[in-house]
Amino acid sequence: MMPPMTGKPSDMTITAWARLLKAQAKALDAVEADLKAKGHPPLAWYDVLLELKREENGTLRPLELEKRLLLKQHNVSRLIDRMEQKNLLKRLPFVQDGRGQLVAITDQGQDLLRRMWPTYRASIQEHVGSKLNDSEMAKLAALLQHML
Amino acid sequence: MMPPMTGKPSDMTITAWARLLKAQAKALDAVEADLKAKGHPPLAWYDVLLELKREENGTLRPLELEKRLLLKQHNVSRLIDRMEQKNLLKRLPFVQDGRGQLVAITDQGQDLLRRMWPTYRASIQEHVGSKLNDSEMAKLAALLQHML
DNA sequence: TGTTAATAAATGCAATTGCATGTATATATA
DNA sequence: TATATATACATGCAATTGCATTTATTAACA
Repeated sequence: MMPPMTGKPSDMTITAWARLLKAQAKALDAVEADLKAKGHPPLAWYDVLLELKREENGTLRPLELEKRLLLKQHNVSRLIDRMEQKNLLKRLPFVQDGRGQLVAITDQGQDLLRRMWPTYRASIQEHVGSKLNDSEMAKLAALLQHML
Repeated sequence: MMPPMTGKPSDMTITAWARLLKAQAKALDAVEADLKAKGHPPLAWYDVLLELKREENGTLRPLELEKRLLLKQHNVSRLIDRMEQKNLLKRLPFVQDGRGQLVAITDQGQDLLRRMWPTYRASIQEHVGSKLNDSEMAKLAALLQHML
């Protein structure tokens, strides 16, 4: 019998992990609630639209969205379905590879992005920005960067 | 017309927020995958059992689980359903308040907790502990504490 | 005490997500 | 070139989650 695999985290690591889970969940729940309260769709929709908007031509392949947003393939497929139905984006053929496709943000998608931002921005400030000063925020950002 | 509510986060806050979402999602996905790969239930089950185990009498009210684990009431109710079906916990009447109840960890629940820990522990180490040294981990834990 | 409001938990139904598999196209290789 | 393998995306079905409402009980108070 082999002993169980044992990579043992320090107590501090366990504490940090627990807090990472809780702090993120708490802030995210609050942000999602704020968006919903203002009649906006979930944050994932904003994330998709922002990724598309930032591209030169406003398009990305589903595969790329999957990687950037850490979503599962089937969830990307269905998220695109829903957003396409609302005319926030549209699917285009991808000529370089017939298996793939391109997703393009529409004018309505750009408009939604603009309309969501004031709410989202205020929510980030309330639930994240107000908790730490800028120098602490820089430290937090740097530490989290090491996890990515 | 009033201008939109404007609490504007700094760029650093936005960066930290984006990284908080990504770092947590990445680590959590990896941990959940490790648990599943070893045939274990989701992390939420571990969380429930651990909260119960830490109590003197191994019991908590659903309401208390809801607060501690940041879950919605109906999800707690159904999570308890599923775990009770697996004999990991059982519902008991709460005599001080007939509307409430107590959830008690069972021997099987304690056993699962013990069996999951080596996998969970190694996973935390791999996906979190290995990314920062202990002094950085302490800083991260302290910063996250301010968000809670 | 009787009635109203509040709280704890459960539940029906819709939406989303997970999981496995399917379909089409591209790549590798014999 | 023919065949097998891999990749990109879609989809059927089950499990989970969200949302609104229901049920049971307690607290408030006229």
